[in-house]
Amino acid sequence: MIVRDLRSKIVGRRILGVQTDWPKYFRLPSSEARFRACITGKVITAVDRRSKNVLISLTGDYLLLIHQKISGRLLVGNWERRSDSQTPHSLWQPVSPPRGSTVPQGRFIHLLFDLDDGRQLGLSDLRKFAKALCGKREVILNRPEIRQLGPEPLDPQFTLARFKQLFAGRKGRIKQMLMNPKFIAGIGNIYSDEILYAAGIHPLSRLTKFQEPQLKALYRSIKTVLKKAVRLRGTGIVGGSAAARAEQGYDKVRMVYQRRECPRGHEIQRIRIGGRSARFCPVEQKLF
DNA sequence: TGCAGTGTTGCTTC
DNA sequence: CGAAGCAACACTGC
Repeated sequence: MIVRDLRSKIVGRRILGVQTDWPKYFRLPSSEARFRACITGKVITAVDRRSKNVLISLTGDYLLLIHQKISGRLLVGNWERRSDSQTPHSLWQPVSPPRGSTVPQGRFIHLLFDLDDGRQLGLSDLRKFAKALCGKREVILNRPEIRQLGPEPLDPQFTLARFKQLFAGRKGRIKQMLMNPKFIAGIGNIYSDEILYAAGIHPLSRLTKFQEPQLKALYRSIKTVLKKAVRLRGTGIVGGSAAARAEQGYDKVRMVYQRRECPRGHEIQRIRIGGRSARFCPVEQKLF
């Protein structure tokens, strides 16, 4: 769930309790009991985002950080313990809602926060890579995964001049740089492919070769692709059902990611860069 | 059927 | 220091 949706649903709510079937989520404090003690009874005062970290402000100057990683989705709804014993995906299943209302998505609920309005904040997370941290705001914000983050690409302060500065003295392939959160925050595999297609730049291009025209094209593409993605509420989860993906508008406008052909009919190529797969159009994306 | 592939980091090794 | 490789986990799709 997008942060702006989450904000409208959970700000002002008190957290009554925490349930999980995967205590490894709790990285700080690292024991389930201490995490529960840190969370319980506090009121949610704000929801923000830094890169892909969801930051939930709590009374008493505390912060709950949740990173959804690859397969996590934060949802608001109601879940109940499964009665069947055939241990499928998780211990919980969605409470069947009244006819006509929306079923909370997420078969893979592994973490639940009970809220004081009777609803729950649930983490659906097939691969269980997500993490949750609770602590004093200053402690959380000083952790390396937050402190070392690069600029937010949609921040108005992120100007072309600042973008150019990021290239100074750096080597490597552009695809890997775009996905490096210490370089720019919040660009993952899909959007890096889409940005590079929009800019007409080959993912293996070397940073040292970038001149003014490429820097400008890339900067503009970062802004336009990400703005469109936010407007269309993001992409669906990879591996999710087609129906679940269809609700995420960005799925309809992807140019290269998981497509056979680009919009001009050229066959998409796939290569591996730094352990990730990169999709691109070999005709329209030039190697620098 | 089996195995490559998967909105992401972060640790270890060289 | 940087880069590469891979682990965390479990399912989908070819």
